[in-house]
Amino acid sequence: MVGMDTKTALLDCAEHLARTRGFDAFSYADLADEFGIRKASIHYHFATKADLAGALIDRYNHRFLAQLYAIMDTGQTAADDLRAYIDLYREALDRGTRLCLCVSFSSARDSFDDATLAHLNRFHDDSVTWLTQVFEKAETDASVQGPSAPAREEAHALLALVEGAQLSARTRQSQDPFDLAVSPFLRRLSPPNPLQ
Amino acid sequence: MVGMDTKTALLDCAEHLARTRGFDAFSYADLADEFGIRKASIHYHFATKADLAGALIDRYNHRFLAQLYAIMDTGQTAADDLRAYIDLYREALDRGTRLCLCVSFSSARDSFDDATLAHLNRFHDDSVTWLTQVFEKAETDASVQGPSAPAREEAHALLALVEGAQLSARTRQSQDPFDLAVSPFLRRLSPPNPLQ
DNA sequence: GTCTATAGTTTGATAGAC
DNA sequence: GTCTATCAAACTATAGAC
Repeated sequence: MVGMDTKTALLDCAEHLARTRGFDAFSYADLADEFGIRKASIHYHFATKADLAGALIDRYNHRFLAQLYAIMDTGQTAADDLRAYIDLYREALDRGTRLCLCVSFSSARDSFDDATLAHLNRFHDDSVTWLTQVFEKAETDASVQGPSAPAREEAHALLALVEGAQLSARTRQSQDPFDLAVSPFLRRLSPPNPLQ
Repeated sequence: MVGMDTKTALLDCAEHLARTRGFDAFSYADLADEFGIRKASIHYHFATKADLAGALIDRYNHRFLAQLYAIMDTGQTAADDLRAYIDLYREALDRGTRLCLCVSFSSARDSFDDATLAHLNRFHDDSVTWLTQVFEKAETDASVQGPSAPAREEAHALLALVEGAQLSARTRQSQDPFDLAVSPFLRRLSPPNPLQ
């Protein structure tokens, strides 16, 4: 693509570093080396590291929320939606080598200014809202078995489960802890329609 | 207590900083200020920051494992054990102001040397082992309801749940996300014996 | 928009007096 | 065991040439 601007490419590179090493664990010097540019040039695009943090999480919010509502539009049952949701976190984990940006930023929350923290909070709010809607759908289509708690509680529980599962898997540098951790929840889901 | 040595008191202070700010987010200068001592004096007790990290997680391992097996000796049912386990994480959260050291260290894993990472892995192994034993007990005393997965899967799931719930609550600086997230699991537990 | 050069802090760590 | 003094390295950020 012709118009792939430097700023966007820098964001991609910085996101990779934040998710593999952590936001505090890479410097402008690291980003400059990785990208093949000089430190000072990064400051042209993102005046401060706080600006970079804000741009990263803001872009992530929009991208992730779009994925969530794309799932909702495609999925047939609540179980389908939840399988796709868990798979987003599974893919983001990349065999235990990285975290999703949300878990990465949650871990490093003390480094951020208020604007970035507001973005992070909005991510959590939006996720809980989406999950609550899906669990409410589950109450009508009965595609999620098991002793059911209120949709809002189930939403918080699943969010905590996938984030904690990512943290465990990343610690062990392996996909296995993630798959083991989400397995009991997946057992509660009706199988996908084979005719679909 | 007369013999409360400086080294132990320093560990307490460093643990507090690691759990409220993160291990990378405090320096020897911060620790010196907080403790009321000079930077150089800390190096006398812990030559490098890596030594401090190792001492922190090692002490935490022993303390936490002792608490787990104390729970096992006291609890009547598997449900009692699991309630006490969740309460350990709930108390450690301190209304959203801090993480347990394990979640804090998992978040910052890239900063540690191999020895410290080995301690961190041992913590996870020991936790999963203990939880697996409790879920196996649940298969016989039937104090945990719901669609049950193999004990090892349930163990990984609950570990991920409490760690993820802590991360959410810490992000929001509130106890509520934790309580909401663990609520569906607590609903599966038989109530404690009121005659106990 | 990217560069060289550098300012000004802070970091973890050490030497040596007391 | 704690102190003062200092180190080299890394950090974020800025100034100014091209």
